[in-house]
Amino acid sequence: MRATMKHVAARAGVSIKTVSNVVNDSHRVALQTRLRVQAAIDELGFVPNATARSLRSGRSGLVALALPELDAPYFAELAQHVVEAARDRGWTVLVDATGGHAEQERVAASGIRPQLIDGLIFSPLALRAGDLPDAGTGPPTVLLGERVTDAAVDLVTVDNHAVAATAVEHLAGLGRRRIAAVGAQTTETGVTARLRLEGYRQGLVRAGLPCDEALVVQAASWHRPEGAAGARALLGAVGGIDAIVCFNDLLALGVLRALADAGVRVPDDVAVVGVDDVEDGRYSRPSLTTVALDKAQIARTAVELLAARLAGARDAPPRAVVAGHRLVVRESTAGPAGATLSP
Amino acid sequence: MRATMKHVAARAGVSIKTVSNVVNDSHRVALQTRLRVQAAIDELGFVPNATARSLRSGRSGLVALALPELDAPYFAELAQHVVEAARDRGWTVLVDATGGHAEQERVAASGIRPQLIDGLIFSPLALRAGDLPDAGTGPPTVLLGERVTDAAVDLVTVDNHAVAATAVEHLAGLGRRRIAAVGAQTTETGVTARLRLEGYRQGLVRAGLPCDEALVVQAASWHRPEGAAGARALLGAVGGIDAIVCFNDLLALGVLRALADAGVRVPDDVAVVGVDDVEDGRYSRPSLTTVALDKAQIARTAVELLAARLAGARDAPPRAVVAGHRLVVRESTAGPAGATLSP
DNA sequence: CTGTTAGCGCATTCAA
DNA sequence: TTGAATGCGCTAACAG
Repeated sequence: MRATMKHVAARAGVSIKTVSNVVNDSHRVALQTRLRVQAAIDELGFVPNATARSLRSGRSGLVALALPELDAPYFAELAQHVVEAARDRGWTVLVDATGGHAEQERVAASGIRPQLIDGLIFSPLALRAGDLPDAGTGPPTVLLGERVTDAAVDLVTVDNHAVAATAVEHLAGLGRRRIAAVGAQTTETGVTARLRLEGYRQGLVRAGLPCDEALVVQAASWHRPEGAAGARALLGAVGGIDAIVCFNDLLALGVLRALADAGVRVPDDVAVVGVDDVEDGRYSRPSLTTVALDKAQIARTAVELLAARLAGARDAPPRAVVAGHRLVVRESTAGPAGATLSP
Repeated sequence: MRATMKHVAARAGVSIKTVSNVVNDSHRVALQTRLRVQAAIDELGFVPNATARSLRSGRSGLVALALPELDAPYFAELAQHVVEAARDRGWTVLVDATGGHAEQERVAASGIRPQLIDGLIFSPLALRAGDLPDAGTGPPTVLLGERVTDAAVDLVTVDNHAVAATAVEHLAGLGRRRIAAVGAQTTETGVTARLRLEGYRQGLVRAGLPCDEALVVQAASWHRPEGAAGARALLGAVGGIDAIVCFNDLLALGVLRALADAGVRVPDDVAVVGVDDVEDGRYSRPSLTTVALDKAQIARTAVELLAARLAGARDAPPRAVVAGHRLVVRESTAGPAGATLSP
């Protein structure tokens, strides 16, 4: 049987409240008493019960992180950053991998373990406006990605339009003329995909290049196999492309592999750019030029927004923060074949 | 203000107990009553408070997963599997990234959010025997990795000795004679590293090859940069190696990159094998031969062991399960340069 | 500075 | 089958 405050109080000959004060460092407790209580705590091996504390105080110190998947490098790195940022605030992270399925996302959004978590950091894939419960119902929520809802929730996003345009601009600047795109999505819910596609198109326009719809390849999900398939499709159906913009690094890594299998040289024949800057791309062959998203900033900001909302204004106007991005040039567009690593 | 059972009871004109019965499907409740209560629940949007339920029942439905890091592919994939296996049991996973630091691991081991989690799945890196609290103190625990403690906890492991020996055997079978190893660790706590090193040596002996200590390279941590550094060290200091066994895939991916940079052809000049079978290795160039660990089985088993312990015998004798491994041959040791993907 | 008294929301005794 | 009372372990008021 676990020791409770009652036991400690009895042992130390004080009241239960005094024990509480010692444990929580609240109020000033006389040194004498404090020492006696501390001794009792140590002897009994008392540890405060987080559940009871949570029930009483209304705070659990738990934040949920709902992501499509943990094993995609981008989300894995993001999760790592969130866990670290949360730890700095004394929070523990509860993770939910939704698989990007609308149903699971709905469950996540309406509050994992109701009333247990203090807040939710949520990166939806399939959810649309209206699918999120009203701000009043669930716990305070910070959305990662696009504003898929009109609910009054905080948001951390990146300028996906500019991200894709940056990639195109870079390629055009290198003299590439036939720039394909891999990762478009037809689904209504692929908001990020849509924005990156628009950015790609605008990049072409700005560079004075034509938009050839035949150069745009769909990818139902943004993983390596789809990237490889996309590259094969481009090689089979279209002639003479000299660059590919991939809507994330995983797609790009699949593209690199398929191009190599087909005997296409990168960057000599075709240049490739990704988005995200996951570690794999720094060690691939060739290493991958990418538009890096500031994952640490995204994570930190999400935690900060949540903290602010918990600290005070529950119904302050929602805030939206745009995290940074920057082009990282590596071998897949520019570097010499045997360049050293750019870590 | 959130609706509670009291509100629902008042609204439905029944007692709290009846509401509880309806919510938990316990006891038989008259259909009439059930419908009335259900209606009240829906109208008020009542959701049972997980914290209160947990305090009362002693069960939270939360299991903690403590890993060194979430952003290494092996752990990311493992975490994904654990989250899925836990979901199948109705559990939610709370993650802790310890960074492999002894202090943080000690915190994790002694129970994240004391009394809040029902169990712990723990993959220690730096912890040694005795660092784990007694079985009685913390929550039921399943250890992933080696038995670093004499505490009576369940264990899921792999035969690391055989894993490394398998890799060597494969290389020797291909006629490789000078087989190096990357990933040895001097630290007392690197139990996995020690076992794989022993397996490597035994593999050499069995193949009738000499053990040359100059061919063994240390790696403080098992990530790509250390792998690349290891390969450079081997190329610089030692001549004429024709194969490298890496103690995990991340090291191997670093090795592949460094070899390419040095103009060494894989597998023609040097063959490379890893351990884990993470997805990156299936798309690297060349694709990576590896000793695949059954991560899904590891995760599933861990969750099952925990479930068994929670279900009944808290002090049943601890069980140890050895998860499977198998050699997956790809281009880095055998395949032709332009082989198709082996997914 | 410390003790007493109430709950937090739920599930579980007991009665009825 | 349902209702009333009790307590899980803790903290927030208020007293003292």
